[in-house]
Amino acid sequence: MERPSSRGAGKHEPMPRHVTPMLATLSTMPDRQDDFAFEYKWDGIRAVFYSGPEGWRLETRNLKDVTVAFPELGPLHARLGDAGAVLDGEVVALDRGGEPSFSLLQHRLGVVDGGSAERLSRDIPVTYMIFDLLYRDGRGLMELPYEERRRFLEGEGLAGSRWQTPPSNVGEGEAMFEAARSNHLEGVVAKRLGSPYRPGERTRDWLKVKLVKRQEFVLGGWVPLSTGARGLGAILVGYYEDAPGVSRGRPRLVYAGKVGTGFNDAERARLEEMLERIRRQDSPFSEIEAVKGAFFTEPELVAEVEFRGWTGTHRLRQPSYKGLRPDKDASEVVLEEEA
DNA sequence: TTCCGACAGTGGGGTCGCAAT
DNA sequence: ATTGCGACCCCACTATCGGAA
Repeated sequence: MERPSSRGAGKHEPMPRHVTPMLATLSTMPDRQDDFAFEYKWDGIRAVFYSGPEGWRLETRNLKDVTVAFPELGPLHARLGDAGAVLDGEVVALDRGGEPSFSLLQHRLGVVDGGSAERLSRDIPVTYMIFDLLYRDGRGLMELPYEERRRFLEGEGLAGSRWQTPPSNVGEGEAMFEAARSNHLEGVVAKRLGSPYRPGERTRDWLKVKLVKRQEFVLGGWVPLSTGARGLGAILVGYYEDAPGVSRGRPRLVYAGKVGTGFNDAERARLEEMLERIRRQDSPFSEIEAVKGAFFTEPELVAEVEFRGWTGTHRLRQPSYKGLRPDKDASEVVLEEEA
């Protein structure tokens, strides 16, 4: 097995105590795909794994120690040995269908402040998806180009029941993206060949290309800015759905969540003015929503919204406003089919 | 001069624990 | 017992400002 330390008698560097992960810039698919290696983007928690003679540690993007929440990664320390290693990757929780589920993973984090890790680790299995090797056997690797770090990482042969080294393919962006779509992953990350690991930086050497959903929603109200200042902070949106049971012909407006980004100050003011004109007392949504501080409106306006999926409680995940759709009739806004 | 990248600040959805109600 | 809040996690986006081009 090839190890970084096998490259001659390098001087010994101490293992870094903390590494703030390198970040990716949101992008569309890069034009020159041959300049990049493509990996899957995992919907989980970014985590750096430190392994040394004293034991192991797992830290989040903000250097928070989450070791106690993921006891099943202990054997990875044994697997790496005492020589010292720093890995970068993503902790992912898999649902019953074997697909990554961020909402499941969220339950695990509560363990950090003192909870039952044992019960949770049985109920919600996680896998550490390892995609970079930053330090090994007394040698820092962050200055090395991507391909070399990747070669060393693959040389470690890290594939177990609780950790994996997912694939990296040079120049296969579109194929990877379509594979991500069919496997219900978040998208892909393009990593520029030849680029070093720049801790804490968000550059265009790493590009995340995400699968997005986009459709129209009916505006049914808004909430003001939370900062006390007057002004619209977010809009409440929903869609029409036939009422269950025999009482057909009377669609109900199903609440889908709030959208609080995507508009600039001018659009923010314009929306507030338009909504103020059609204000009404009661909620137009079928369920009584406990949205505190909300103003409600007649369900007349239609907005285009981009989002990344639905949460466990059927709310829009990561929604952003793309503009009004005056050409659309609010009463015709229904949930669109999954792609 | 203009443009771009980093940063702060706004917003979304969620979990948990704990203090205030 | 319930509610609200902060601290975490994932994030999208706008506004601003200083340095690079």
